[in-house]
Amino acid sequence: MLPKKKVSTAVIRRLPKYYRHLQSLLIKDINKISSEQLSKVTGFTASQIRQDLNCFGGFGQQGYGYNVEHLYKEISKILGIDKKKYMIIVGAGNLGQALAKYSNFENKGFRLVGIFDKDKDVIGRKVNDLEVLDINDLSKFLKNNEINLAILSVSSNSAVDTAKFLVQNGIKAILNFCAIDLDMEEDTVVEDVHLVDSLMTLSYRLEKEGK
Amino acid sequence: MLPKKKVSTAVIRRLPKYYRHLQSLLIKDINKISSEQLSKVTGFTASQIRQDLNCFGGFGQQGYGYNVEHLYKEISKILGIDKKKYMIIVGAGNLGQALAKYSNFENKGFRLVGIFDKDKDVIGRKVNDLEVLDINDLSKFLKNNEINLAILSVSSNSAVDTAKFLVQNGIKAILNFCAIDLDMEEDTVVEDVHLVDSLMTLSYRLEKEGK
DNA sequence: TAGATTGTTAATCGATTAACAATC
DNA sequence: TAGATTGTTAATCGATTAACAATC
Repeated sequence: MLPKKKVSTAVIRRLPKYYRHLQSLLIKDINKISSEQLSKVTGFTASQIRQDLNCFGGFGQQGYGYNVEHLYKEISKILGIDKKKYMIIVGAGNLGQALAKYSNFENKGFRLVGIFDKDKDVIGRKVNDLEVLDINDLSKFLKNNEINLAILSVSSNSAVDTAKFLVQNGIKAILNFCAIDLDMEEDTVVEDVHLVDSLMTLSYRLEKEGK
Repeated sequence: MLPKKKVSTAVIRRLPKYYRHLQSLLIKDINKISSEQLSKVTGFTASQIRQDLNCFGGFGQQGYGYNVEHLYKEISKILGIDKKKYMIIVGAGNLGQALAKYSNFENKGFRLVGIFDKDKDVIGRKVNDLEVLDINDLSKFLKNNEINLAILSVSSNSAVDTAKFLVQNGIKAILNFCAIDLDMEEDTVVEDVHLVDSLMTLSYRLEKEGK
């Protein structure tokens, strides 16, 4: 199960896509798939798919292919989403509130259990069953609850300080929506969602590749 | 200016980060920077930075470094954000509305000029100065206005059809927030923001790298 | 068994890093 | 001029693709 040598980020980023397609196969009651067929739907080469999966173990059967349900479950284990993950949102502005209402998280094993802000006008407001809490109570909250992930959606200028504060209070994983780089300590993992960066990349590709 | 050979995606995705740091240098009135110094703040190696920039031309000066303002402007040209980009949001649910209110886009050269939905309850609602328009009027709107980019934030099950519709009506670049893969025609560029995928990657890294 | 398809090794390709000559 | 730092070529590293033996 545990990979012998460090698996590259490139591989990891493909896993959710496999997972997504396997899920839709499951729904369609398809219980067998070959790397060749998976290649067709994902756009990755069959060879790459087999290489990727074999970083974690032999999930297939020669001459047959992969059992969809088995592979699906194995990937969910690899991604660590077989156990529910508890998360909080820090920063209940427009984006934070929208993310709180975003139902896609919940049924993928990510359970939102808290949302925090420092703005007195926002604190106390109900967002999708959750009351926005005072960020001053966050420290206590984190002591009393086992939280795995934090979504950071505060303003850019308070992002670095807030991130530090989260880490000091035991948070080890941050999904960062702020347009700033958080260079954190070794044992903290950060995944960036830089919306403006994505738009810029898109803009480049529009001019160069498109047309 | 135009690169001789195709520049890799890896390079392109680093450009917004350079751009961001150069902007903050400009604000601090720093007008000179070496690849070595840029390496310190971005985390990329100095060698890589020089390689990246030289895909597009020699923007530096031997023995001196790079002029911050010049490099900043050149990168904005490369990214195509020296000219304002006009964009629309399709799908005015929670996420779509939050993105419409997200001010960071505007001052980076991305101007939101329309937001559309099919839901009668949402149509007509004001979101940040813009009235949510009926998606049935989108075709006409795109004929009368020069739109560069579309942000797709509809529900996953209508994503593919809506994307096709956008392309048929002349849209060439889509920022896709739907948890689905849009495999589009050659001349359309799509940038995916798969929030759940990011959470899954984070979950993996939390268990394997973190701690 | 014959056919299919994995798991895995080897070959290729591309991206990153190192080195240094060019030159400001 | 001497020192600094780019632009660029060469070396290395890592990731992808191809090939095929293993085996179901």
